[in-house]
Amino acid sequence: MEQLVRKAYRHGNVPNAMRAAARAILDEGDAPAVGLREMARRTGVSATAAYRHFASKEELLASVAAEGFQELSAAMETAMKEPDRLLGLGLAYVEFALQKRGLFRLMFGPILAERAKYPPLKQAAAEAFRTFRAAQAAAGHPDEDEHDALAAWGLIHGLSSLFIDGLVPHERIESMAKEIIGNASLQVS
Amino acid sequence: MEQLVRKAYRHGNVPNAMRAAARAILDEGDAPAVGLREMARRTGVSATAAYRHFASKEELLASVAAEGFQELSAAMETAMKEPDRLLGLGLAYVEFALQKRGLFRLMFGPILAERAKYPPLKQAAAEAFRTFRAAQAAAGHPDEDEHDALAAWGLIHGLSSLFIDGLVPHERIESMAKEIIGNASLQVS
DNA sequence: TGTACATCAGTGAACGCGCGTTCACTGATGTAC
DNA sequence: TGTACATCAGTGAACGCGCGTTCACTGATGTAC
Repeated sequence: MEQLVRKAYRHGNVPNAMRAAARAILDEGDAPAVGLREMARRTGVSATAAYRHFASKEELLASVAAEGFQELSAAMETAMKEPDRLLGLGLAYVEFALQKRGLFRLMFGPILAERAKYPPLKQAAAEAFRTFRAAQAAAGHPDEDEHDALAAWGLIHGLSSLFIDGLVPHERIESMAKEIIGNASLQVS
Repeated sequence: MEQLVRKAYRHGNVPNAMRAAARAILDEGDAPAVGLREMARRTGVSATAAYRHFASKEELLASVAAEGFQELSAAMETAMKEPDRLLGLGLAYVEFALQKRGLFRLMFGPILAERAKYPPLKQAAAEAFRTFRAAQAAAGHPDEDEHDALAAWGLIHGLSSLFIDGLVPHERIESMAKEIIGNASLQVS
């Protein structure tokens, strides 16, 4: 009994718990400041506990971003099972951004100064891009060139950015995304 | 003579000087932190001088963002004089983002928590969007609907974001932008 | 033209804050015998 | 099975820092007479 009530000396899963805290902070409000001490506070652990698992705050955030790219890859792969594959891909991307916007900003924005410094992050990002290209190819555009791929990515990424930054009123987002991506996927290829 | 050498008691243009400093800091490195004290330091003025001209740091930054939207409007209007107007518009937008990326991030990103709180900023942003729509209309798409407009904006904005966030290698940016926007402007309309 | 005075731009000290990181430590766990 | 010990996850105090904002102030400028 007592053991259950008494706080465990070993937390047991500090890395994951802190990553989760980081994501919560990132999603919250619009303040882009994600502090190590704040993560620790939410995790219920001392401010310095993270240093047993990460070399620095930046390395921790890099691992969060890597996690994000893996989840984006997974979401895109799932979307490939939709009947209209390119539409599914686009909507999955937009949905990911809307539902995990703090994470999305960390992955793509300037919070992390040098993505290239962290190999796991670099790999996860590269894998996500590969998935994106593969999804496009499987959707019936096997010979399309780099320009078309970048155009599609730009459109989807741009819509996502405008949405999460509040530049399009909230009620209209879903129907607009569907219609735009549905039409665009026919035309941009 | 002495008057010229001696530091002027009145700076004379603190608001503009601090706005300029803010922009310099925003463009620098990738750190999204733009501090009031740092601006003051660069302006050569005490940390509290800004409070004679702005109610808060946020209000100062809002005025910088408003300035940004005015400049974006001007750039788009100039671009309308190009032969291929939609291509000109898109390239002007991308160029603006690349050359003033800190400013671009301030205008569109989460640094400024509530854009709506500052009427001058709100107005400048609305004016920029009006210019964008007018430019599209003048380029020969007078009856296009909202969806098409948002698609074009999304594409241009997305490419800009991917470029300034370093997701496309630097050498390829210019030629890619030209080709993509050139082709897309024919198809997305 | 000269003087008195209100205005207001700029100052420097001080406030309380949260930050990232270091350090020497404590104490639970797992392993070797 | 029991004991000795190495390992290593977590702690709390402390570091130096930059931040936004307030306050009472100083002193140059512009205006009224």
